[in-house]
Amino acid sequence: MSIDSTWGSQKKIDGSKDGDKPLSTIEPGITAKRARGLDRAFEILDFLREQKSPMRPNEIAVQIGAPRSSVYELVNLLLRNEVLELAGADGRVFLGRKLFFLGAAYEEQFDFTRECEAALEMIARETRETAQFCMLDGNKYIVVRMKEGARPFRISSDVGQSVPIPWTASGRLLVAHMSDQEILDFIPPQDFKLPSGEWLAPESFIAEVRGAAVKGEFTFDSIVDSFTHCFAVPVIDAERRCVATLCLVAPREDGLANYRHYLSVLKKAAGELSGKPAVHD
Amino acid sequence: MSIDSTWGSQKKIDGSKDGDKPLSTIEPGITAKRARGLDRAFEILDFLREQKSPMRPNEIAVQIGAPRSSVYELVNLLLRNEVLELAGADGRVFLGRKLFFLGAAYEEQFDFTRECEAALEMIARETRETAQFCMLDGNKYIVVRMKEGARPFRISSDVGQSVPIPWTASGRLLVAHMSDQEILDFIPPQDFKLPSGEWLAPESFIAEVRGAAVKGEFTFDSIVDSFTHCFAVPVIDAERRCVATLCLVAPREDGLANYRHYLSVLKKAAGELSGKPAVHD
DNA sequence: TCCGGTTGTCCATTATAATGTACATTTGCT
DNA sequence: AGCAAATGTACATTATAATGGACAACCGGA
Repeated sequence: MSIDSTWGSQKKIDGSKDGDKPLSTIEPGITAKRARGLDRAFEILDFLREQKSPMRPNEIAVQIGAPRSSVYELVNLLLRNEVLELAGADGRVFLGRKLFFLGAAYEEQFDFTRECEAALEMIARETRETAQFCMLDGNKYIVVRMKEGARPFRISSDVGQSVPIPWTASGRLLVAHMSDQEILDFIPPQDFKLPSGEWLAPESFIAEVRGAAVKGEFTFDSIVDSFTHCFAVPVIDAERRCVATLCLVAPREDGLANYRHYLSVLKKAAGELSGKPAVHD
Repeated sequence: MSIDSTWGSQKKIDGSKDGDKPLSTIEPGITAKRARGLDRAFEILDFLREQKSPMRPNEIAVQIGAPRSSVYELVNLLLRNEVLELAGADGRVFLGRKLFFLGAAYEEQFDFTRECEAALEMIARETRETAQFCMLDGNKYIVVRMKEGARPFRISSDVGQSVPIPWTASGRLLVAHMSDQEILDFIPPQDFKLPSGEWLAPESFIAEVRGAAVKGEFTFDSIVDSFTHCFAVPVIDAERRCVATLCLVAPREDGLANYRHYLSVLKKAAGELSGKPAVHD
């Protein structure tokens, strides 16, 4: 089987729009590399997702640091395919219908959604806290679904928002299948800088990852705010990899008071989900 | 303002995977055109959506009639971007997470979903029939959401399935903003061939389109099966264009017996949705 | 076992896509 | 109004992406 040799090697995710802007030249004498259309295209799409609002092609070009002419051409191509749509005034564009349809097809195939919703429902009912279903998007952490608890306070991250992996409890679980080196290559260095300004030592992070993998859980006082405690447990696929997490965000006193109960509820829900997120046929 | 001149002209949708396969040469002496990577990429994605199951790159190449080497390269690029994912055994690939996230972002921006769900709920409650929310996907008709009625019988089309526009009641409404010529250019000629094998005269179709636009409704005995009557009404956006339809699929006797009632329920729901499917900010 | 069909890999060739640049047009300020 | 900045368009250049093929590995029957 040749998958491992070639397919595997290509699976490496490049940090995309993090450090590899089209700098004219890194070393003098080396001509600047041309970006590939497809990569640029998805860079544009991701950028629009982050912005959450329609933008002009020119604006996009400037902000992602890509040549204007290239962006205009790509935007037109994407419009033709209904991957982008004219939205708002002034020729602003945003994500298009095609993406909605493709996303729906993905969801149907790996339909964790339904079960996921039920799991969050259950957790929220049993704990009255805010429950989330999280995954990796490239080298970031992302909240896929959320069920607000009885007293919803300001949550660190909204659904669909990309957040550095080290900032989150779930992050410890989501990279557990990687080797130390892979983890270091995978997470952009600047993501170890916490919102407080402090730097988290990568070794400490990795130690937490290993610990979390053994216990099948990770909890800590949130790094992002100063008043919540976060609980995360892994959702495991058929190949025993952590493909997602269920997590709970609770006020600190509350979280500590119900520590064992909350964890057991999470684990029960995760157990029901685990093994499911696989292909239908 | 330059939007109209250039952006407008580019908005034309090419019939994509319908008649423009990479034929080696149309006229002898004209070199075969190379397909653009981006177009091929979305051709692959659309193909996977239709198949609804993971496929091998080679298989994809053969079926969409694209060079193998090209497909392999694109598939690898898409895997790198998590637009495709390895799924199933043997290096089969399917739509990836990235698409799910992008689709979710689209949905959040134009969130007809919530209101749409409510509308379908209401229709299903009032009529006990199967209700659908439909749109155009390129030059095809597609069911976006569906709420099965009290006695769900075999529905013509599943959610997410592409169907020729002329086969559907909604199709009459969805192309109403186009000129006669635009309609003819837009709909692939072979789509006027009905499932029965008969051909629908394009002029008749256009006449029905115009009639439907005036009345703000279209109903007929289904072309796809022999026992249902279909009702469709337009959902109008801020620019007074039909961007979607609400429709009802009922057993024929039943549909005729409640004709006025069903239509009024549909129109009430569509009225509440109309104007909504616009950008948030 | 052998053999045809399928699948994945590799590479040279050349059509063309991504880019830089210059120009045109609009917008927002003063 | 008048100017600067922002935005859209057009085009030539060249790095490279899409392609066709040749090869190797694998599979499923006779």
